[in-house]
Amino acid sequence: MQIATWNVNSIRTRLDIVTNWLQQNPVDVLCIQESKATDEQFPIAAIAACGYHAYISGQKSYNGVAMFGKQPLTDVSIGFGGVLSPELVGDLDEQKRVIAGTLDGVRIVNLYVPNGNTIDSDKYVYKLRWLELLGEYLKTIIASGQQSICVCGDFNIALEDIDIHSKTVSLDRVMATSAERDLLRKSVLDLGFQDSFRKFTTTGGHFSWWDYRQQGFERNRGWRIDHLYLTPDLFDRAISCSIDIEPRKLVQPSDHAPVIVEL
Amino acid sequence: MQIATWNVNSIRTRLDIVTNWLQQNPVDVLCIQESKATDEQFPIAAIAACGYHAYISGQKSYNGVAMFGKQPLTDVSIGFGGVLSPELVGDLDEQKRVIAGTLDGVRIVNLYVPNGNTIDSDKYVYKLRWLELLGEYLKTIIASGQQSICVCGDFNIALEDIDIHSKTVSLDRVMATSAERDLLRKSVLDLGFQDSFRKFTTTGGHFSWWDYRQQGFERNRGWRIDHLYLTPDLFDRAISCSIDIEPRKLVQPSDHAPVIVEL
DNA sequence: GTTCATCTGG
DNA sequence: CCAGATGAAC
Repeated sequence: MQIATWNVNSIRTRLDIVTNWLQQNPVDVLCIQESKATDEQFPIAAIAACGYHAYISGQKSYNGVAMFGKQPLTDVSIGFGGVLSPELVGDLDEQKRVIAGTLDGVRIVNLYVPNGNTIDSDKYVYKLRWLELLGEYLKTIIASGQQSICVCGDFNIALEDIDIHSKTVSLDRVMATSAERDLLRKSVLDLGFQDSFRKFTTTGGHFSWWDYRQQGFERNRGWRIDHLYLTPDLFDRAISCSIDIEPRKLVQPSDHAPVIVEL
Repeated sequence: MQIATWNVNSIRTRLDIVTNWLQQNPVDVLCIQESKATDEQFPIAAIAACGYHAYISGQKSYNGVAMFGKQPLTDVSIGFGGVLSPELVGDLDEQKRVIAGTLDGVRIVNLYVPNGNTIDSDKYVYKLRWLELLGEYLKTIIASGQQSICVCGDFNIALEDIDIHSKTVSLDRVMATSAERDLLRKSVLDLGFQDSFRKFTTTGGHFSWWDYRQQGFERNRGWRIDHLYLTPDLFDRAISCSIDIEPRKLVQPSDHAPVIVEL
């Protein structure tokens, strides 16, 4: 089974790139983030036309997540509220950042972790609160008896220093702060999840996002912030995990590249 | 000698369409309106690359006129102020709507007449004031001894009813009011200029502008508002005058088609 | 309907 | 640097 995650930065703008990629890379499930489309605007028909069932959670302009399955997904659940009580969720489902579905006994959780803007901003506080709740969300899924889980998406966090192009990048910059890394460890890794990419590649210099600005991609000034985390059974099963930088080379690309795990 | 006029509705957005057209239609002079670019933003290099000298008068966002010459133009003059005193011009050069240059003894005046919005608006008053001053401008050029003059551009006026797709179009709509038509006659035709298009075509159903909305072009709901007016000597010399609707059929076209006169 | 400026967000 | 929303202009 192949599962991919890709922040497409607008599904409408990137529709051709995404459908072409799916034709070349017929993964079983593609998890996308930043669809930037309401459910009405989402090009379901075009996704269906290339052989995928689409499950979407959109909002106007910002955020938005979706899952495309070659086979139907079951038990599709939207938001933290699909699992947690409204009291616990509070305002953290207002932005559409969470969708989950099951294929062949594998629970796939697709996340668009808040960016956080700058560490002195409200958005950074929101990101930390969101990551805290993510832990509760995943614990609840595990507690429900679900064994095989893939938690993937755009985490907007570089877990380790080698996931950043340069050691000179300030470590109190968003996506690199210890507060974010510690919360990612506490909310995901400490529950038993492992980073599938690191089963196969232990070196640095592998990135999934490059800033549009200052020719970040051409200069390979990237960050590895798109991850696929697996429960131990799936981590053992994993055959490969790789980043496909080809779509990042196209004209009008997303700033992110897709990451694919094969189980 | 071939002279063309074309409201391109943003030279930057239409750059490929315009340069392709120039390659197919190597007119001696192309007069454009609504360049919608400052002089800094104007793609002079791309125009030079297809063999044309560019003379520009731009402003930010709106209006803007330019002339492209296969040979250099001489005595290039910008605005009414190139000919009239500042006291006479007043505020009517704030918007960049006038540029002129000479080729082979022919004075070519390129105009972007104000649209006028609605007849109850300040913009309509501005349009009438502007047309009034245009008369003074042309009289001064004639008085200077210039004999052969081509006054062309987007006039935003349908001179006759047959220049509008439908007789049911209200004649108190901007571009069709008798106030505008009378001023156009007084400021241009009464000075001896003649509409070159009408030397060759006396029937209706020939248009140079179609509204983007309601599939105006597909339904041929057009207006002939882009004109080339000639002094008697040039009118006699004129061999042809035609509207090229081909570029209006392309994707992302200007809402105007080029009009070409051959002398 | 289309373009442009400005704004927000990344 | 890129994307979407909004508002103005045509």
